[in-house]
Amino acid sequence: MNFWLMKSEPDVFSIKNLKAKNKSGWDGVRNYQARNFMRDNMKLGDLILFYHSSCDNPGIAGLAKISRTSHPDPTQFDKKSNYYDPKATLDNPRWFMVEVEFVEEFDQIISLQTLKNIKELSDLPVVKKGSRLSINPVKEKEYNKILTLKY
DNA sequence: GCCAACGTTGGC
DNA sequence: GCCAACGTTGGC
Repeated sequence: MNFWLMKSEPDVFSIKNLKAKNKSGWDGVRNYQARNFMRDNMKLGDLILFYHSSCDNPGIAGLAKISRTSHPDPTQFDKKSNYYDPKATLDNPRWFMVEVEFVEEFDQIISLQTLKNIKELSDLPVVKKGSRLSINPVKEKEYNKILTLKY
């Protein structure tokens, strides 16, 4: 069992959107490091901290879990998609995604500022300046610490 | 809107 | 393989 933090802009896809759909493909990731985590390291049932980024109140908004492991991201083949990649082919896909399932929406977002104030979370990439990677592994200790911050 | 901190691209 | 230019992310 692994633990992850996945960022999403709530204007594009929020924890409420996931709650409404129950399950959703995590498409549109176009960064090799993040892709590799999805393709090589994510296992069925892994737990995800759902992080809201680029918004008024950035922070962890809830929990999800992996409900389907790596498969090609169909948006790379779709010319009408913002995520279209002309270098990707059906025979040799470049981008992969997982499917995530809703677990929980927190009553209140655990804000980035709150996370920054916890000494045990100082290694979390998201609290560091200039951290842009949208998918990050989280240690079990960190995950458990974060759950204690729920209201 | 600003800007620091990256990641990617492409000429050489 | 180097590196300048460019594009993107994301907090503020």
